[in-house]
Amino acid sequence: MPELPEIETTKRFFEPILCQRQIVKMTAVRPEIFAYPAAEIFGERVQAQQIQSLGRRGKYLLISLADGATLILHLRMTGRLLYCPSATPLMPHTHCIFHLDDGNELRFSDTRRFGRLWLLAANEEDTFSGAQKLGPEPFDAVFTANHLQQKLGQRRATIKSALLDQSNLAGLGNIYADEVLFQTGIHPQCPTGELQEEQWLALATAIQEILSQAIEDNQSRMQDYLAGSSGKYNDNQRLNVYGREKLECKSCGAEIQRIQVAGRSSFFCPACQC
DNA sequence: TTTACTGTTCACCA
DNA sequence: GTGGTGAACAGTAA
Repeated sequence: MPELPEIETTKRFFEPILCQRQIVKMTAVRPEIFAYPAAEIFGERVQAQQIQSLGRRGKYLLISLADGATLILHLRMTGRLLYCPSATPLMPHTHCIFHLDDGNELRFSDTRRFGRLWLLAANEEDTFSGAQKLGPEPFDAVFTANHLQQKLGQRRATIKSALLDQSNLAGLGNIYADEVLFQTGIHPQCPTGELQEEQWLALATAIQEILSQAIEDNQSRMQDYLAGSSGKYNDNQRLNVYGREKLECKSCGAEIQRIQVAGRSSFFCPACQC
């Protein structure tokens, strides 16, 4: 569900709210979502810690604590955070509650329970969360068309699976991968080895454009979602191809098709993308 | 009742 | 080693 833009928006929304707040106590409603360390130790280590800053790496949200520890959160498919007064009734599927020193709570809820939390002590190497395997951030200086071409230009994998592989590039998921391929006119099943230099250039540009546009669009719509007043944040209106099977291509009018690539639904325009 | 699902990891096979 | 497929995780909704 959440890809890079949604995590970035979450980070920006919670940053001013959570910074300098102290975690008075943590309640682990469902211990199995704590990937490392176990829930009980996790709770002991975050207790009485002040939140220093928020960060993001790919689809991971990072919360830095005063003792140098980092709380890492991955929302996976259906995870969400909620900040609310402690008297607010619990949403269904609330698995973890951070009680804060301002009388509010930061709650993690996740219908499908795929989301995970990790806590790394200061200077502890992250061999747990998978974040160390991530490729460059799309907005990092090292992320360029040349980077993509060097890394993927000699491979046989389909471009769709390559874009979803977080070790090539961090943060792209199924929805925005389809949007990027639509904007660049590249078929999702095109082998990466067949792409021309100008296509790599177009891809790198489209990735940055589409992700930054999505972050901008999210700013307003996600406020309600994150504040708990809206159950959904998806707005498929702004998507050009994802989820539009059998509808007209917004560019040429042809019928959008849906196929499976890399085990995922992939939407594309057979006329615009080859 | 059945099927699909926006993330990730792993086993298995070509 | 590369890369595709399917399963698993668990719950909901169409």
